[in-house]
Amino acid sequence: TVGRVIHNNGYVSKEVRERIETAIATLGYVPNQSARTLKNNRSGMIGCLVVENSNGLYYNITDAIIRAAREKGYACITMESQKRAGGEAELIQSMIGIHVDGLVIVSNTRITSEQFELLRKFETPVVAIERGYLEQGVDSLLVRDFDAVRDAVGRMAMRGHRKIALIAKAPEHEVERQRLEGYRQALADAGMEADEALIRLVPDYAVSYGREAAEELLALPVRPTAVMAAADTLAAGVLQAAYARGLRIPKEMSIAGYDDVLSQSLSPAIDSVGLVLEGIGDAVMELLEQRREAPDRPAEHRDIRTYYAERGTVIPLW
Amino acid sequence: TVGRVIHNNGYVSKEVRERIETAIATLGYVPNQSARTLKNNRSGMIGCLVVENSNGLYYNITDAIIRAAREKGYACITMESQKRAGGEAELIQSMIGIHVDGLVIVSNTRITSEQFELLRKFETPVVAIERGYLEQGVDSLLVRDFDAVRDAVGRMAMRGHRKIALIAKAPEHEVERQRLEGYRQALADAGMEADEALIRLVPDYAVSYGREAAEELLALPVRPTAVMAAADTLAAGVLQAAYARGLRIPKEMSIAGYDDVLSQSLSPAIDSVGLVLEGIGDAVMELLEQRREAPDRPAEHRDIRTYYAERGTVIPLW
DNA sequence: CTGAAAGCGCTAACAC
DNA sequence: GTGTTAGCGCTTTCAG
Repeated sequence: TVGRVIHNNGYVSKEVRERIETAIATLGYVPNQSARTLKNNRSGMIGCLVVENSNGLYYNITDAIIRAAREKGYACITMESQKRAGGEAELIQSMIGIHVDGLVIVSNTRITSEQFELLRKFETPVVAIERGYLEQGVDSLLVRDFDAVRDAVGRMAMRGHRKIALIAKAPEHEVERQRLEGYRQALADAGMEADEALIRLVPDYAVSYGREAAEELLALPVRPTAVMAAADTLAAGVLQAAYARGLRIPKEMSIAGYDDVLSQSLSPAIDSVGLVLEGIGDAVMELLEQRREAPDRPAEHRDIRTYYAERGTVIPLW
Repeated sequence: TVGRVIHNNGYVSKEVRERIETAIATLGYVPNQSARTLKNNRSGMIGCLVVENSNGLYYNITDAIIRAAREKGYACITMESQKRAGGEAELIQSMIGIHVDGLVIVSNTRITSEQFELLRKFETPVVAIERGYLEQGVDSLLVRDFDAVRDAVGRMAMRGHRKIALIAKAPEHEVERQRLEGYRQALADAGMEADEALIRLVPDYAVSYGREAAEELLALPVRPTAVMAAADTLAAGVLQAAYARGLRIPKEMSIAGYDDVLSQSLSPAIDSVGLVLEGIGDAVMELLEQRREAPDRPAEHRDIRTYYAERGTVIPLW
């Protein structure tokens, strides 16, 4: 009978219902989630697998997921995979043991097909963000990095820039390749040829790499008039190098960043490409839901849209 | 018998043990965590209650906790309390329902004594970070903001600065009060009196507030020679104002920030006070453990140490 | 050394 | 309308 009032179904007389409700309140009764999970095969938890941070962006994404999940009554359980170590297998096992109702894989984790196999076996819906596991038939939310960089660099070209440098992470995953190719494409669009001397590929997104790359660029006999940084952290390094040299931005050099996570805080605040985070939490929940209902439908891939935040650091050359 | 091999206790013949182990591997058996929790009253989960972000710092803290928890075999379940709404009650109920083995409260949430009551009833160990709930007898990890700001401002005074401005968030919680008082104390230490015109209290940690405050300071008939910003975001705003005016940092004005989360990325990279995050995850786990073993011991309060990152933006006045 | 069984708290189906 | 009960998967104790 108590069950009936808690679940609000079945007939319970008003009087008894009230008596039970006051009892619940005074005793401070809280239902035991584990018992529920055991019974229902639904834990009310969403797993979130992220790579050990580097970029503040991932936090914003996890945030969005946590919030959307909560809205739908789910709690979020976050695990971090060490960037170098691997060890994803263990985390996935934990997630399965916890019986998460959905697993969100944020960014470049290295999940093997065995692990996807296991997840499938336990009927755990999975959504990948930023990195698609296409061959695994995993639903995903992907960023059109290629288009975003192409557009950003295109804006520079449109403003008359011809010597446009790129500072980006050396391609390791698809993301980085896309950004690099977007840059090349933008140049091609403008009928220019890429000058390899203006392309600086760095090992990581550390600010210091951006600074070093910029120092090299600024030391060139003919300096670039614009720099596209494939991450705000790299752009921050460029600004440091420029500041040290007394080079005024944007008057003496245009610049744009990527991620829009640091760019408003820099001096000056710079143009940057950002992800439209609004709605991504909901999209994730929606995909998980769909996958639960129809485990065998073909994988769905949605775009995470980008925006270009204009802050006046890409100016016409003339 | 299967149980015995999984838990590695009791006697099992070699042959049977092997047979079971291969079965586990080939079948892809993963123990059901909910059933375990139900039986053992230990969920293997740590709850993490954070306030909806503003400051990248909290992420670093959650990170540290997630990592330390994992190391001890715990998973972390993160919930965000909306900054304005309240709604902590519901989150705490969820945490209790999940049967978390410990709850970490990061920063300024508004937990009421009723909720602490409930947590106590369910014997959930609690640790508060950054904000202490002293009256509730909750273990905590606290930052000595007073000392840290006093020290930072003291460094400015020691370098001959007399007109030292402060930009800080208007006191709402203890943290902000401490930072403000640390500033006043440092001036007193140096035998100076605070000039209220040099103290700018802003409503929030937004970069724009820092910028506006700095613009006011720079417009004063006699400009400050040094600015202490009670957050890196505010310092970022100061740098923007300075950059717009062509004021060179640190040559024409010294500056230091707080949190050391943005400061390395700014132009120039600035001095900043940071938290020693190393070991805080372990400290949290240790306090939770202790509290579980001895629920009635008096509350323990530990310090989170701070460091001063010197990057050359506080220079001698002469 | 190994099998059997009770019971954790909840839900849903079934009896009254 | 309301009480009763089986069983989710695991652990642990007790028999064999």
